[in-house]
Amino acid sequence: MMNRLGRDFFCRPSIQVSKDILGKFIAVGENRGMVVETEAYIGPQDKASHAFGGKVTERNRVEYLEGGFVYIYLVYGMYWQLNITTDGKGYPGCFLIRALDCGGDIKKTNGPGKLCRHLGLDNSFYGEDVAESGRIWFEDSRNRYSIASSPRIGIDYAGPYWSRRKLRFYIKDYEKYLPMPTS
DNA sequence: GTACAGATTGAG
DNA sequence: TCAATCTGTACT
Repeated sequence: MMNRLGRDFFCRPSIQVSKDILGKFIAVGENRGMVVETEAYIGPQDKASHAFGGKVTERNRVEYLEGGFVYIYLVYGMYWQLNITTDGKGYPGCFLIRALDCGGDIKKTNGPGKLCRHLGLDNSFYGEDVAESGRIWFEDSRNRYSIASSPRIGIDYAGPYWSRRKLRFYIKDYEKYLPMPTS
């Protein structure tokens, strides 16, 4: 019996949502996966966020919607990155989904670009409402896991404070499958 | 208009 | 170590 996560779950601060979504499930069509790694992008003050300084572009405009909308974009010209908006309308918070456990080979879904490829996610999902959509949503779970945190990946350009802040969250049991900071 | 870096990945 | 290859930004 599925219990879909609704609007209220996502309309909270991104750090909170990034942690609470761990161990819960994403559904895309027939595919299911447990969320095991996320990163929070907390808002206009976050130098690593596309919305730093309140910037609005054609790409990031959906970030300013209330929580629960898909913000998906292309990096390096090749890989899609799946984010879900958080917070209230007008405040550009979101979280990035970096790894899933889909029950098969974890190596196929242990990166933000990989999991989008596995689930067939692309720009056609841009702006989709995960609280209402018939093709992408999240399901609740009572499972409880031990959560760990680290600096976010690939954002060294954000300066010492924002690149070091521990805004990446993951289920500790999956640590061995996930990239770890070099130092 | 040009140049270049980026929330990555897999091959060499 | 490096290239694939699209978007946004900072220039000319």
